[in-house]
Amino acid sequence: MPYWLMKTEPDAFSLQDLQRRGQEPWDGIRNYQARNFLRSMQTGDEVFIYHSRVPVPGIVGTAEVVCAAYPDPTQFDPQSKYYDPASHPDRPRWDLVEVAYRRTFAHGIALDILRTVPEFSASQLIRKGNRLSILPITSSQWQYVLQCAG
DNA sequence: GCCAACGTTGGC
DNA sequence: GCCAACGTTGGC
Repeated sequence: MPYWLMKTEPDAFSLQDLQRRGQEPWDGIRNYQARNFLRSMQTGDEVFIYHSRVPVPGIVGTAEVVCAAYPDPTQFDPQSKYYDPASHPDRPRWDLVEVAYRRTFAHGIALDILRTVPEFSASQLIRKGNRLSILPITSSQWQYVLQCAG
């Protein structure tokens, strides 16, 4: 599966922040389904960046996986808000991937729009109560959004 | 800021 | 193994 969507709250870390940094370890994922998706990501996979908890949630741009999954160091750091005392270094529970900034869409694609698009009708993204922060994207979904984004 | 929906935890 | 309680996510 070469396409993914990753959510972020721009108040905490935005696509613009990623653009400034160039590349970033996507840490803090603490959900097993999302972690399993992380583990199946490969270098070169393409990623939609989605802004949540904003007035108009939606897809705002793209990134690329530049480093495959490895153990998220924040799980072992007692100072981190992502610290997981139940995880042990010999058997890490949580992973991260590193992503690099690729582009910012001239026109973001709002969740409201995605709800009306047949390509997304089966996507977990538009399901009520969906809390999955990383999810797979089909090639037709990827192409649809790129076309809309201009 | 509210709260529905969901995942996780822990008592039993 | 059930399920109530709790914490978190994320649209609104």
